[in-house]
Formats: sequence, structure tokens, C-alpha cells
Amino acid sequence: MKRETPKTPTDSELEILRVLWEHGPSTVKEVHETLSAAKSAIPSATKPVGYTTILKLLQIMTVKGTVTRNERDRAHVYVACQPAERTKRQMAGEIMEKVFGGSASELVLHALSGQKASHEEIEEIRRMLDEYERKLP
Amino acid sequence: MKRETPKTPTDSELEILRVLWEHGPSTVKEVHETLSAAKSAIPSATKPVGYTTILKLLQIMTVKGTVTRNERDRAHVYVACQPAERTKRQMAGEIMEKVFGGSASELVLHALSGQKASHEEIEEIRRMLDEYERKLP
DNA sequence: GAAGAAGTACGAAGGTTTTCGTTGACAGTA
DNA sequence: TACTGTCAACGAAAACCTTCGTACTTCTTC
Repeated sequence: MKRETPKTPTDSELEILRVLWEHGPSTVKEVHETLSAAKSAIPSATKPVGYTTILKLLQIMTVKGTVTRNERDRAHVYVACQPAERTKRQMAGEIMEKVFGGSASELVLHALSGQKASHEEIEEIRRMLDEYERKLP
Repeated sequence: MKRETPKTPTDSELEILRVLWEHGPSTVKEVHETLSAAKSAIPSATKPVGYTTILKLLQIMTVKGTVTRNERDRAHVYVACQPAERTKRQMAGEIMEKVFGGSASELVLHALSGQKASHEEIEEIRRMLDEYERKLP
């Protein structure tokens, strides 16, 4: 029984995926360094991750089909299989369903109530709404 | 070391929480019945959950402090400790941070790209944006 | 009071995630 | 050739989650 909608990544997997999305194809070393740098920049709460931990995660993700790797060179180069957009959409959809009963407005409401977004951000969202609505029937 | 920002609930816990939010204080039996009814209504994919499973989950959630219970009566009555709004906000904030790097517009964009929202829903979101902006500095 | 019904408590099994220590392969260099 | 880094592979441990079977309690009712 194949899964057609791939299961959404776990938290740790997501951290790695984000590096892969931003940096493009990367070696374990590069992922590790990026993550370490990011974490030491915000020393609170996030604890550093060992090299082999990332390696193992990447290996597991390879088995799961989340990433592929080019083994040609000595240091394998990993790439995310799904485009970022797809995974992000999937994750947004999942939370929308699971906690907001499928209501987009509920999701937006609660996302905003965390008091973060600026005027610019709001403007940006308005623009997107216009865009989106133009495509509706 | 106490956790001040309570960890977000797991998927199963969330299912139960949603029942508690909608129905208010409930016994294990009520939660179980509600969930069973909901699941048999959509027989696809979601498999039914046993009574003791829900009981156990509720017990664990009690230990975690996610819910409290009134043991006065024979059938204990469970209540969510955090108001729904708070947990929802927290979960929206978490995904916004973890997958969208804190960008609300990114979140909205991807939530909508799952092609679901109607014109009414969009209108609703616009109204919320106005409301939100009015409260900004 | 004995039988049965309705509940809770407990523990254990099975699965998944996350984390590392250790080992072995390979390449470059003294 | 022997030494030293750099890397991937593997296995195992620890922490969670989820699911139930089973046992124990407490009412109710005949």
C-alpha cells in the first residue's frame, strides 16, 4: 500500500528540509554547519545537534523518499524530493484541517493574534487575497 | 524545570481537545461517543478508537496538565485547562515559525493555495485584517 | 448480599523519533 | 608504507505516542 500523499515531515526533518530548500543541494557537513550557526545565533531553547545525528536523519529521510542524494562524490549531496512549495502547502493544509476544522479564516485569525505582523505584512496579505480571488470561478 | 509555554498537544490529544472545546466538560464516555460518531461518518482513512485508549489518553493529559478532571462523580468529568483560543494561537504561531520562518503572509499564501476558501471566506479574512490593523500602533 | 453493569487504573507491547558512539572505508601526505 | 583526516554506515539506547487487555472499584437491583 503506497502512500500517495507523503506523510508530513517531523520537526527535525523539517529543520533539515529548510536548509535544503534555502541552500539547494547540500552535503551533511553543510547542513550541519548551517544549522549549528543558526542555533548558536539564538542560544535560547534550541540545543545544538551532532554531526552524526544529521547524517542519520538524512539517511532515514533517504529511505523514506523525502530526499535523494548524489553518491558520485565522496561527500554525498542531498536534495529534497518535493519542492518546498508543495510541502509547505501540505503542512498548512494539515494544520488547517486538524486544528481549525478546515477554516482558512480561523487559521489566519489565530496566526495574527500572536501579535507579530506589521502593516507591510498585512498589506502583503491583502494583495495575496486579491490575487487569489481573481483566480476563483 | 517547569515548562511555561506548554508543549503543543499531539494529534490524538488534539482530537480529544476539540471535543472538549466544543462540548465543554465531558466524561470519557461522551468523548468516546462523539469521536466514534464523527469517525463513522467519514469511514475513510480514520479508524475507530477504543474506549480505554481515550481513557488512557485523558489520564496522560491529566498528568501533563493539559486537562483537569472533576472526580466528584463516579464518571470523571474532564475539562481542557487552556482555553481553545490560546492553544489554537499557539499552534498557529508554532507552524508559522517552524515552516514559514515567522511570516504570516507566507502562511496565508500556502493555506489558500490548497484551493479551498470561498469568496465568503476571503471576505471574512479581509474583515479580520481590517480589525487587526486597527489595533496596530 | 450476589450478580452484573459501568467506570477507572495499570502495565505492557509495538511503533516512531531523536540522539550518538563506534567502526570501517577511502584519500592525501609525510 | 604508515598516519591522519573526513565521511558514511550501523546499531543501540532513550524518550515518546498509541493502543489495548486485564484487573480492580463501586453502584444498582433483584
